[in-house]
Amino acid sequence: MTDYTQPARARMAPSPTGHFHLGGARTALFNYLLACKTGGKFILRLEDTDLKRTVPGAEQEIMDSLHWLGLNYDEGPDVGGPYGPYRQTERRDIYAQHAKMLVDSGHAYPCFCTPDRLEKVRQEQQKRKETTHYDGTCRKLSPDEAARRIANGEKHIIRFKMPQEGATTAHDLLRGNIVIENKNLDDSVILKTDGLPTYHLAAMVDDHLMKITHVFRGSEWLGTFPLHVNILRAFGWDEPKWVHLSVFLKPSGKGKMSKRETADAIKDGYSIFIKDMQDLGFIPEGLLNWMALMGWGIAEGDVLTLDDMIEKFSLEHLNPAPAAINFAKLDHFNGTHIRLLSTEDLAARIKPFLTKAGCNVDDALLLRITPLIRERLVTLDDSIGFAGFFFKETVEPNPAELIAKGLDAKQSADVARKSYEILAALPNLNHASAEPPMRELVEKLALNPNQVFGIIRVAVTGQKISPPLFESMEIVGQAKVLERLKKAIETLDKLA
RNA sequence: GCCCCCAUCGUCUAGAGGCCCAGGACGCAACCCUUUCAAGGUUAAGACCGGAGUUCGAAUCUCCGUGGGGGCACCA
Repeated sequence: MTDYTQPARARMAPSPTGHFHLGGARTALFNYLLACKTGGKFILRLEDTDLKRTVPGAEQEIMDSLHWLGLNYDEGPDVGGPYGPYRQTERRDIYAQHAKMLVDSGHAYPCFCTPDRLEKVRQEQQKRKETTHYDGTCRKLSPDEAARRIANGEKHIIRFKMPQEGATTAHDLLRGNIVIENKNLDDSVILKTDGLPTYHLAAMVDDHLMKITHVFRGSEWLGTFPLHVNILRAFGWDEPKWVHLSVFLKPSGKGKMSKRETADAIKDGYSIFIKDMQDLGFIPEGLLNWMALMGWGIAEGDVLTLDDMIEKFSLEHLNPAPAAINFAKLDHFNGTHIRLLSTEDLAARIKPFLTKAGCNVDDALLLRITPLIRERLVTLDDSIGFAGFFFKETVEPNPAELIAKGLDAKQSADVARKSYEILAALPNLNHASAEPPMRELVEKLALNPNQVFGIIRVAVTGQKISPPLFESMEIVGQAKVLERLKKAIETLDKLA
């Protein structure tokens, strides 16, 4: 149905007003997938026309997150391109010029109403339980009078003149034709007192000038969709293909993520902000796979790399219904993609987390440890719990944990002592040399492996849960193993 | 209040009139493997929002309810 042979120009147009989040990332992903699939271009454009809401650093965070995710854009504020500038505040003359074109052609008009008056009008309409809308005062002004007031230096904005009769039909690739009675439409502001445009003007002008062929955006834009097509038509421009993506709901499925839920999520080790996800130890591959499948269905085989997604991507499989966020599924995809990484790659990604946790990481050592912990990791951050003890001189086991199930302190000390003798007698402690004699010991003492190995595990690693014991001991090294065992025996003796 | 969008297991979804007493994935439960924790393997439970149509036949089409979501700014 959709033609993927024509190179698409798809754009991601965020406003730098806060942290870059999941919804934005998924919008970027779908734009990126379409661009790649068609051999087209992916463009980043910063919609920074709201000076009051612009947050310092937000712009950089957007670009950093996009790069980190691997969603690299062909054109953008920092990389340039043939249709720049890609920052809307640097294009203000273009918008003023286009607003004037609309006024001249009778599709827009200057409005002198003050915010105070507009607020009063709104309140009265609410009181009468009417839909709030601009009352059209300045729409009725004659061009001459408007020109005179402007010449007088009166402050004004530009409003788009929406048709009042009939209906507007806008076409969305996922939802088909959307028909709205024009009487329900409002005369929106397109140019503000500060001379900057609102989204409605800026985005339409830029999409046209930048030759955008497909617009993927959140469904929160559906309300202003008819406005946008009317603006395009007023200019006499062709429309891009529109796709309004579903929104994400909080995990309960009730409403969008609020500040409250966002704060709760981070306590649980999750976030909706990409930067946080990175710090939490999620990897781009896992994150991308997870977000792609929220609102996009694949029949079977849902572990996907970015290349797989490009290959399988299709507009027909996008789902217009809102999707609840499911962090458990993110864990699954993240773990799965971690296991897909090469040892070298995974080690390199784990290193910063260990370093940050205070471990003095030796690369060669880390390379030996990585295969041991790989299948246990859900996030990179989990590596600290599994591998931290390898990088410590000494460990501090909880004395109670040194006592095996079914045994008392004295018996446990005895087991530890016998183990010590066996391990000390080995010319070279490694997995192959240590396991057979230790298994013999288990038999001889008529205990189960769990009991014996459990004591050694806690003594050597300092924790009840660890990577496989014999491999771990081999890496820790005979000297340290014996030293730690000796200390454990002393602890147990004191308890006995 | 008004406008718009949406509706399959708890969640994400496959399904485009007969291939469906509805398939996959996550989660959950059981079992296997096992030195812990994982990973892996096998099995189980679990859904077409309701009602009218259309049709020989509907999860799939139409209408009406209901439910959910989004929007109604000199924000995007």
